[in-house]
Amino acid sequence: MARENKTKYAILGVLNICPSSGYDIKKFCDQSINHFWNENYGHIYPVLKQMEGDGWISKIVDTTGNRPNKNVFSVTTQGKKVLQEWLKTPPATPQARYEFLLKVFFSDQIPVESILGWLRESRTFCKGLLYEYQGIEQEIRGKMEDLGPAGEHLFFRLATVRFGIFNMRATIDWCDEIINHLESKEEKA
Amino acid sequence: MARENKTKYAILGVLNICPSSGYDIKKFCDQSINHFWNENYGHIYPVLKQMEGDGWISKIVDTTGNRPNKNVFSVTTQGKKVLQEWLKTPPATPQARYEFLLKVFFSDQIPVESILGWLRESRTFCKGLLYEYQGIEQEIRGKMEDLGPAGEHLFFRLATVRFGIFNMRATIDWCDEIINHLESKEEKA
DNA sequence: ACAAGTATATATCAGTGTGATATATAGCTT
DNA sequence: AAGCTATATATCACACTGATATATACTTGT
Repeated sequence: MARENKTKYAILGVLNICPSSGYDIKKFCDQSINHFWNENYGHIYPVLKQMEGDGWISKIVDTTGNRPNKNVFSVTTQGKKVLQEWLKTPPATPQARYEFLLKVFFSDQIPVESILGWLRESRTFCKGLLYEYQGIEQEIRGKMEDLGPAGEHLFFRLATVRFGIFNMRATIDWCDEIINHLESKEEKA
Repeated sequence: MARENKTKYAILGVLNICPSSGYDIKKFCDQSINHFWNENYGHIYPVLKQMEGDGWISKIVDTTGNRPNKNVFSVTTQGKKVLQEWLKTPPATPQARYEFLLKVFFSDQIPVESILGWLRESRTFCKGLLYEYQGIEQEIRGKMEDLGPAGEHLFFRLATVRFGIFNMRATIDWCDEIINHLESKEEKA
């Protein structure tokens, strides 16, 4: 029933790097894996409770500091096993939901300028993301060179960024093809 | 609150091509836009009810035939306006959730063979999809040639298929890069 | 000094989307 | 007659989203 809860694994992965609170987890997601994964409080807190009940993670309440109490969670031995098992399993093919392709599909029902407008916008947006990813790539490559063999684990981070780059290039190329075609159609009219 | 209901627009788009029942809509989605959009009964039926209440679509009960009664829905004038408006609006950038990139990101914690296994599987899977899309592309291009100017509206269908092709090529190239790197690493070890 | 803004920290809720299951009829095959 | 597939609608538990509520503490400008 319903799809499998993937938030659990995302959280296990984050906690396995560093024991954290719900707030820390959210921050990590926003800063480090935001380009391909997203979590929100509305899911993080209930899932933390659930996983604690299942014995996958354990809580230590941090009362040091003057800030509000902090629930710091760590992965248990059992949780580590679950994470390893998930990592080894081939990923499920996700349910596709590309809103922009839905609009393209039905766009024979509106004037060409309408779709051309937002296609150009999308292309610019993708260009921006591409530059951003290329910046992150250079950053990681720099760190890897500095660290030598000790920095080899960074390859997997690099791999996720490389995907973003391949993906954005493809999308930009596609935009160019479609925009060019629609523009030549407009000229004729 | 929550994200916007996009099922409404998908259904409006389908009904605007041809008045249909919930069952027909599901069939259309599975057959024609499955590669970039997915709908299920659990959402189609309640949304149909809601849109009927809002005056976007109207129902005619089809009692002809021996089959169970069929509720056939058509888009009203108001519904057409809503659809046009949506089509003209730039699409929202979706929340990314790539499970496979999550696995890649955390894969420094497992043996290289584990990830190599499913990466090779994924590459094969993408190759299969690429061939499928290329088949559909040839089919559409054929129809467009046969129909001449009357087949121009098919360009938008072609565009969605072209996106699939660009996307799959990029993913395959990315797989090659990552697989090659990990294999050369394995040899050294 | 104090108001305003930002960061830390947790919790909850309405709503969207998923996948399975329930129900019932009709036609086709063997 | 039994078993399978297609037609047709409905419902439910659960996953995920985005906004909002609550409360404390640090920072920054005037």
